[in-house]
Amino acid sequence: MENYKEVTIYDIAKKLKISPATVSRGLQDHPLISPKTKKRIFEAAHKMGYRQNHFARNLRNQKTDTIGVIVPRLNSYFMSAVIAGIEHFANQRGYNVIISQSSESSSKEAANAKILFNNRVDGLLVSLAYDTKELSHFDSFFRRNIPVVFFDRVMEHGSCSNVLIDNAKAAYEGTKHLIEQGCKRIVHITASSQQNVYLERLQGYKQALTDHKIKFKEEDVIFGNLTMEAGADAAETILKMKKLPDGVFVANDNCAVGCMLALKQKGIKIPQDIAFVGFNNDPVSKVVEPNLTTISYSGYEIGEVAARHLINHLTGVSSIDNTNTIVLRSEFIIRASSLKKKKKLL
Amino acid sequence: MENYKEVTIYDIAKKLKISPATVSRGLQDHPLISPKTKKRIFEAAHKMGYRQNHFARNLRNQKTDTIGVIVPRLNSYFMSAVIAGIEHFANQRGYNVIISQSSESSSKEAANAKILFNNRVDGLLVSLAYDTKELSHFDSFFRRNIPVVFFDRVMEHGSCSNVLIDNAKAAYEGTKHLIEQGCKRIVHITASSQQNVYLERLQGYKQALTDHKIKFKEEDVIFGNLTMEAGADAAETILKMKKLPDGVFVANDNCAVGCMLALKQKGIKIPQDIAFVGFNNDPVSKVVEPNLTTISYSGYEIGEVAARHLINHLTGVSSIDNTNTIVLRSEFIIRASSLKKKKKLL
DNA sequence: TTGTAGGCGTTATCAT
DNA sequence: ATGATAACGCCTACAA
Repeated sequence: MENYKEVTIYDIAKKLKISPATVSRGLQDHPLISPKTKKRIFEAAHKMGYRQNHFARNLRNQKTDTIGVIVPRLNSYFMSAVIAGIEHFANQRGYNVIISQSSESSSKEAANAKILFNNRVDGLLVSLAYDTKELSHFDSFFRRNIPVVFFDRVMEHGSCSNVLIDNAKAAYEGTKHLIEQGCKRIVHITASSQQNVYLERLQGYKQALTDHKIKFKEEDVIFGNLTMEAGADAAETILKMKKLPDGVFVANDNCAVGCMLALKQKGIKIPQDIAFVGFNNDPVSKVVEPNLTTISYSGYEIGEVAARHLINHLTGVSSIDNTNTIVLRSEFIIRASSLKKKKKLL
Repeated sequence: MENYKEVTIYDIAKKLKISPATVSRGLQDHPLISPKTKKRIFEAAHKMGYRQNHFARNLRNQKTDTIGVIVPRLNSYFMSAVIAGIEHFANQRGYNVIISQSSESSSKEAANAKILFNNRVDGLLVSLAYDTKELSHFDSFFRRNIPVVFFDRVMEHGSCSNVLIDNAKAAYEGTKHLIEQGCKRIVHITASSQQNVYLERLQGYKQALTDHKIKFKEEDVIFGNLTMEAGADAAETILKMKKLPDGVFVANDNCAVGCMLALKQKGIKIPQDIAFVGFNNDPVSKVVEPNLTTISYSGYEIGEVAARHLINHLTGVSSIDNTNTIVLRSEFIIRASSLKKKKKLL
């Protein structure tokens, strides 16, 4: 048992006194092989414990039926759902999935890309790290025409597709809601990052202010890394302001929660003194008190759509152009943290 | 550019007018190749855009330098940390990592195991799904002596190592703490699962009761799937009890939080009416009010230790027996949710 | 309907 | 110090 010898199609062939080619074809359910022979082959294969050698097969076929995934972090419900969505679609279409995390670091992202490249993935699904500013670490893919699809945290690139939501619109809606609740001065907390998601959320926030005759001020935007700790830091910044804002729109729920907790500890009343809107519909938004108003979008759907787009491209099924932006819908969820006007709290 | 041709060692050899064997050796930094030749080879390889073909290499070498990981879910801080720990150690030792999630389903776990097996991983790291009751889906690994290391959610098996914490002791400590705070009747909420982690936590809970002359009662254990929703369900169950308990020990933080929120909504005061202790030190434990007392253990460390153990085994470095249980330490973190006696709240 | 044979890119053994 | 060559296991064009 120590030296387990792998069974090959040659072994099966010998046993069955037929040629390896027939075995190979039989195993692939080739139409020209007689049903009887096929049956014998399958039975022998099963009995002998045969397993296909992926390496030999991939070496021969020059493809792997595997897609690579790079995400910033694997620690959120959102990402878990994205990956479930990817796996679901990919597996159903006969593809394997290799997952890796960049830990929000552009260099780790590049390292992962290289590993996946060397593993000869047929295509790549990527959500970019905080500090990724350009896409040159994917050049090896572009050069070889290996399709790359970005999702959520995306970047424009001639030969790639993007799957995402309308962040500007969602942010606009969140900010507008705060204004409608009576907020006169709204602070925005976001990432010090050039990622589309943050730029667009900022832009939607600005637009909502402008459209409602509120002057946008640079100093009302607080930058950080959007962790809970960053939220607490932002609370410090807010408390030092000459005049306190009466609304805060945060680019993610975690950070919003961190900020809310820190402010509450200083005696600020939410939403009476300061109303909050977050982003992502993270489970924590239903734990914090008051519950956090937020923007919800389906990770599962993003994952599924991104995988479908990639695989359709791979198999030539797609009737869609190479370059493409797919915008999925998001949903605004109103909870108590933003309801200044007395209504029933949700 | 459409048909990018891969560069092989033959191409390099031809260009340099040397043999492919020399190129292969040069690329591997073989000691017998002259430094000058090596330099020429490396330069040519770089210039020509050579990349090693893993398939050919693996086919030839019969190993992949890759380890597979199967976890129940990728949505917790804990698992993200575990994976970071695994990747850190593995990459440093020249191994790649393939990650997959079972979504708490034993059959998905089996499917993933099969995929990883077919990908010829050199070893496997597994944290078991809720409903996994036996290990026959890893038989193909056992049969071929491919090492499997279980972590956190483990199961005894003759040829595997386990990396985990002392769950019984941690649960004992949590329960004892509640008793010391004056709790006379403590409910335990846990998973309806045969996993060691839950059995041992239950056992630690029982032992603490017994040691403090509190009679254990079957009906004080509530089973569920440990989600937030399950916590809310458990709250229902608790509220229906003839006499309310004054303490609850929950096998994970998420579920504890769900339970706390539901009870609070019904007017129960925490910790005055019912004190809470959770498990895992999930970030949410610091969001819920009052903050949740919990047991903390390092996912990063578990990942690192598990990976080290596996890879040492793989490379023959290990002086440790085949079968082995590695117990890491955990830490009890006291927060307001369990402090019935007046002290400063943490 | 089945068989023969060459090649996918590497590495290791043996020879030089 | 370097070269020739066989082998890893599979697939497929071509032959029968």
